Amino acid sequence: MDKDRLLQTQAEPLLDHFQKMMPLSNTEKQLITDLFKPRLYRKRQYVLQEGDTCNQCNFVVRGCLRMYKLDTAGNIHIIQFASENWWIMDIGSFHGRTPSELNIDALEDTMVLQISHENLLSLYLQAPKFDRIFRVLMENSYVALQKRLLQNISANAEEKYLSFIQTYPHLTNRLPQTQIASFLGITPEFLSRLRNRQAKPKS
Amino acid sequence: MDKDRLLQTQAEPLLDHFQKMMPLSNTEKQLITDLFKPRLYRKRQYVLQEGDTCNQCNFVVRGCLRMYKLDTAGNIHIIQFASENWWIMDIGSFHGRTPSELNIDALEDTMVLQISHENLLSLYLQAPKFDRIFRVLMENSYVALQKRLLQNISANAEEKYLSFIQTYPHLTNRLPQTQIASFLGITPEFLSRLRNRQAKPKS
DNA sequence: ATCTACATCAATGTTATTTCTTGACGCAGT
DNA sequence: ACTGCGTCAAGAAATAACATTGATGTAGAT
Repeated sequence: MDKDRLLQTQAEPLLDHFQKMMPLSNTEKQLITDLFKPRLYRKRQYVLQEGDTCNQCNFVVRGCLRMYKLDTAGNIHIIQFASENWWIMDIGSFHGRTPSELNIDALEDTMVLQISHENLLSLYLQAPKFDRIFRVLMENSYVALQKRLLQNISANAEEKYLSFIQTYPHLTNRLPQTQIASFLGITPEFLSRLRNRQAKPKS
Repeated sequence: MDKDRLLQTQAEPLLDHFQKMMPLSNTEKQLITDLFKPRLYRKRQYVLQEGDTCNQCNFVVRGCLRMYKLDTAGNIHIIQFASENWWIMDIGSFHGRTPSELNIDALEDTMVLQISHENLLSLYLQAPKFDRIFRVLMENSYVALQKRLLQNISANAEEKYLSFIQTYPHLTNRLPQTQIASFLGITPEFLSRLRNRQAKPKS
């Protein structure tokens, strides 16, 4: 009884998240509570490592994760951040059941709710409503990704940065600039200079 | 050819370790080189997390790991440190194939050679000599553990600390005192006072 | 009742690590 | 030659981790 309440409480942010999209029955809530497991990752800890198959779909409750690709020279290129109420996983690896080329790790101590591939399939079977919910989530992600791509191929560093602080105001002062630079695809030094330029509107 | 040499080099400390106990044939060396994989853990990174089943048997090449238990109040109790040439794993979880109640994480950037449960079984089949080697290792560990238990139930804080610096002189100045205190089961503050007392032999 | 062996909490000092900024310089494209 | 970026190295600044100390408390031994 108490234990159920505790789990329910842990899953709360996720239930809220879903219910902003669509009302849930008690059975559905219970399913979510049962199938998503809370897990804590500490700063720098890997959630997914290149070469492993992504087997968990992660919803961030608090903290912040990043997903990145290591190039052959060892440089990291950040694909996505995920802070509160974001989803993160390697979708290709997760659904294709193939080894991932990406890494996910924690920029802060982070608590996620995660569901395994197996349990997600089981969720779809037991509650087809989630087919729809996850379809909508996918659409949103797709749009965000397309926007990011567009930015990336068309904008210069300053524009990218301005767009970043508009899109992710809550991350701008929360993350080290190194990370933001890596997300934007510029050097931290150059980002530092960009910001200075802004501070002093050209004299 | 080059690649083989490189792997051989990486496995070197482990081969040495075994050969101090018993000579190895080339076939056996090759087996070890093949079945033990090098892996780097960064400071604070988990090697094993409570709830997961321990699937790797780890030999520390350089760096330092710790194994600990979290109590219900969230205090950590360090069971074991493992620096160069030590083994670390949750033996119960590893052999029983059950979820672990323990955590293992890195106190320093640490390089290990690890063999999976599956590959260890395969090693025993292919080279029964390792049955004996690991039996001896187990015996040594058992003795060390028993000694630690004895210390723990019979000695006071000062005695425990003195015994620690005698048994692990190389760790005494290498690890933060917080960690040593947690290993000894006393508070860092009290350890600090103990050390001060020693410095000034009572006036 | 008091002494010893420890604990807890809070404040402060010390050291190490991480992050940011700046300067000097290079290079490719307008 | 100028603009938009990059690289490398050095230092400054911010933050986090660790150690020490004082005040105060408690349980058990004497």
